Amino acid sequence: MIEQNTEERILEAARLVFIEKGFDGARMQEIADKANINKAMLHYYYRTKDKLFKRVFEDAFKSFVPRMGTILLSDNDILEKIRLFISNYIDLLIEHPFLPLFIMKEVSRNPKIIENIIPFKFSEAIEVFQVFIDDEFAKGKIKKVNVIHLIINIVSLCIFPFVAQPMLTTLFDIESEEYKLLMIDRKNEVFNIIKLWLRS
Amino acid sequence: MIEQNTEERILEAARLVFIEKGFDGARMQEIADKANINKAMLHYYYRTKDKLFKRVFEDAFKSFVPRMGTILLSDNDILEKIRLFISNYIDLLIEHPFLPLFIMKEVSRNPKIIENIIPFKFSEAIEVFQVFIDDEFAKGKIKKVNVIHLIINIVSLCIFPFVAQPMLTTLFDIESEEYKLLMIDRKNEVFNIIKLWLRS
DNA sequence: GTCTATAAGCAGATAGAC
DNA sequence: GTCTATCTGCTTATAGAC
Repeated sequence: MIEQNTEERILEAARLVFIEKGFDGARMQEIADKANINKAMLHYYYRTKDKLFKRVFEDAFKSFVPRMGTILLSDNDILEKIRLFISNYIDLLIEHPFLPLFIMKEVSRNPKIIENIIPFKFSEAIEVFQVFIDDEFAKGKIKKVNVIHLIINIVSLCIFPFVAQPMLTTLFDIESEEYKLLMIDRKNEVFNIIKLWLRS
Repeated sequence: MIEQNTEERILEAARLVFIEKGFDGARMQEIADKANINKAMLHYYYRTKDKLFKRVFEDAFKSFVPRMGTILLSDNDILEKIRLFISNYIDLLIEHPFLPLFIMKEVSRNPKIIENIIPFKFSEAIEVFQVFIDDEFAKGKIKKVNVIHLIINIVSLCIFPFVAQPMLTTLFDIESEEYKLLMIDRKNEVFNIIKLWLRS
């Protein structure tokens, strides 16, 4: 482990504990232990459990809802954009497999938590994307689709296997390493499914 | 509300509170209030929070992991089986939209919780299903697919929109009634996507 | 900045009267 | 079976010495 100052150590420990246990299940004592300090120090640096949690959640959320902009603005056609998105996103999730369930849990517990985090007007970005989709339809590259269904389909296929990982590995009786290989497979699988649908 | 005896009222109240808040977030006091009794009665009927929770979870899990058997044993061909599964499953989820996230949360908190609930050897059922899939492939009805990918794809498309509902309604800025209509749409959408993939 | 000790409040569980 | 009162332990948070 690289040397870190106390504040960074606390944040790193808080990330681990909050993402694994959620706000309700997390204990300040456990965070303190992981950071090799005592509880008093947590409050010295972050005042309350709630403030420390908000900091962790915001960082997590910003890394989780990816910059659609990057994809929208690239020069590729629609299918190549989608292919890149899926591949990058699944790579991100393989690195942080418990992030999605954490976000889902906490937004469900308190939907208002994301109100002031979203970096731009998301629904406007959606409309821009819909125009682009319609444009590609006009060029005959894909069939006519509703952008909301398109997004839901892509993220469902990418994210759900990670949200359900603890359940699916038990039901299918496979190890976590083998499951990871399945996820790598899915980069092609998912793109193929979306491509076939868009071209039908 | 129909008249119920105390034990049933407690169980009903516990379902509401546990499914909304999860084990860590649930309070015995809130369950008691919802059941119109005091905390002492909860312990009289169910001894501990843990036992009451286990009862709620088991019921929920059994209603959530649907009887694959029903589909396997029906006389329909593969695509009709899948169509029925998707349609019935999304109907179930529209009725109980918060069930999936509850299950995912709790299995993640304690994976062992499902060990003694699964009603049959799930992995054996998977193998039977794989044989059936291979059979349909041999008849030229569908392309060759891995049964695990097939199942993951179907359940991802069905379940994820409900797990992510609190987040997606905020991001897309749509009401819960409108979202419900989207979910009804999906019964055809999802089947269509799977069908196109299997026939490619 | 870092520590020990402790306050204050809450949640699960039980005792015991009726 | 049902209630009130209470115990016990845990959790967040703070006071105050160094």
